[in-house]
Amino acid sequence: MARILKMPLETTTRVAATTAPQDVLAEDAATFDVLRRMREDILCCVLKPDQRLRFGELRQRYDTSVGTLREALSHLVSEGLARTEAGRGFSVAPISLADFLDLSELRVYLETRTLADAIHHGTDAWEAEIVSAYFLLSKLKPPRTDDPVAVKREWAKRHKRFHDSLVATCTSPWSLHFRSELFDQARRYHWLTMIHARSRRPNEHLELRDAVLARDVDLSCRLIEKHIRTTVEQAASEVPGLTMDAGRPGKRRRG
Amino acid sequence: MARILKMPLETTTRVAATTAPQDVLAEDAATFDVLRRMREDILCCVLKPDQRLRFGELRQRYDTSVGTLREALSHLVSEGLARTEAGRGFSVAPISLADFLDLSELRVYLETRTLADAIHHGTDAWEAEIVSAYFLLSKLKPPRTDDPVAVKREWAKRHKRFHDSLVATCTSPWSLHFRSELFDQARRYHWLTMIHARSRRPNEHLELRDAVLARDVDLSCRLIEKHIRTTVEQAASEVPGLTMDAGRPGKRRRG
DNA sequence: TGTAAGCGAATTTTCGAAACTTCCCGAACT
DNA sequence: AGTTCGGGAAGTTTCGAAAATTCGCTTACA
Repeated sequence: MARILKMPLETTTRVAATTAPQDVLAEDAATFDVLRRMREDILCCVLKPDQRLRFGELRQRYDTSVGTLREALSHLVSEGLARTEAGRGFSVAPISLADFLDLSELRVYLETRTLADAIHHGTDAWEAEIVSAYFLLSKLKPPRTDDPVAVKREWAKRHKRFHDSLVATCTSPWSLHFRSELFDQARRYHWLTMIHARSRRPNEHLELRDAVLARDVDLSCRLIEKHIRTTVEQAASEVPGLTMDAGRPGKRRRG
Repeated sequence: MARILKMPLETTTRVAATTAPQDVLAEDAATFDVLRRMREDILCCVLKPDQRLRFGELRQRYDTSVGTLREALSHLVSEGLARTEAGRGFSVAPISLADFLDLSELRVYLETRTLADAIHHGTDAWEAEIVSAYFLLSKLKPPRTDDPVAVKREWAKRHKRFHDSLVATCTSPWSLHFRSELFDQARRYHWLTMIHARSRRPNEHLELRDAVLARDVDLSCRLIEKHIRTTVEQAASEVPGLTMDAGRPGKRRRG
């Protein structure tokens, strides 16, 4: 059996976060709340790629001031979920197959790296959280095209929690930070895939869970790699309009 | 330790740089200027690690409003150069040896990955820029402790330009993005090392330049890896007070 | 008919002040 | 002596409006 390190319970979920980069703006009440809601709206394509983000509409939608919006938008820009051009305001970051391929390649490295390290430093509490997160995920079937949005959102939430639980004991704050950013980026494409999904996939999460709990580093890494690559292939073949170019109609010409 | 997985870089097909993540907030005039100046001040430890960033002082120093400052600070937080706690405002991100070790490990991967890809896609213009950047760097000797700050800053600027030129033709926008963020993080530690440097190092940049221009991927990667690790070792042994913990001295009273 | 300039509306950017929270210090009480 | 409570100051967060800029439409002209 795998060797279980005895650690104080306190260090279960929070991993040696000594000098970790700060993923989140801090629970700054209003700003943080707006940021979270906007991020979710971009990830779930309520705010569509390349869509212009005017302050007038945003102010109405999120019921807040321009200053607060500006701060949240500024944060989204550094996460790569929004863009800004001097004098032209903000817009949702574009998507493209090239982008998805690129970020997925990096994801393969970061997910395997963090997962291997997490398995190495796994604890009982870590295993328990994985079991719990998988249980919650498995209670919902992967959503289909005609499922209501609320169901899709809940599934996406549990899906994220499961994957986060796998790497929770990784000891590299920077790896976790970048992994998290890329995972969120990928969520946009996952959402599109979910919307248009025709094919069904076998339960890769169960395999992954068992491999991780068995502390099989090689198998776990191979599974997560395959998991990522399969998703890319599925998106490439089943999401209409996901082309190699940025999908941005260069210059608007009249007519 | 931490063996580098040799990945098929070719799989990153021709990625048009169209969908690159936006490193920069955009040349938003005021905000961007303040952001750049603050970042430089943090990198060069004018604003010291863990230092509290009060709006009163900042407003005076950068001659701008709270709103603008807030936006710049918010951006620095997502870059990992600042922190914020609800209701307690902002502060400069702490430093520690653990942090430097962690980010350097990731840097080794990202620098080698981007460098290998850049060499594969190198052009004449790319080579020319490397030659030019190296020339400018070599005109200044690595600064010593007693050199004026302006000299140190200029050297740091040229040093960054040289390293940026090496990877300029890399086709992976996300890899470049994260490489850039980590390079800036490392600059804080480089600055500290420069301040306290006792030992001198051989001219690693010349070796690196020649290996890259010779399109020798393996040698180039080995050299950049050694370059990074040597810097870490030098900082660990020569920078006083750079310990493994977060180095956060609980309470700080102004004096 | 095509091009360029000009004007008005819409939008973004910047700012200073009001509202709110936290922190510090002294006084009263156990 | 130590602890708790309260008042005041310092600092942060949020907001709406003023200033600056861009965009689209109309008009003038070759």
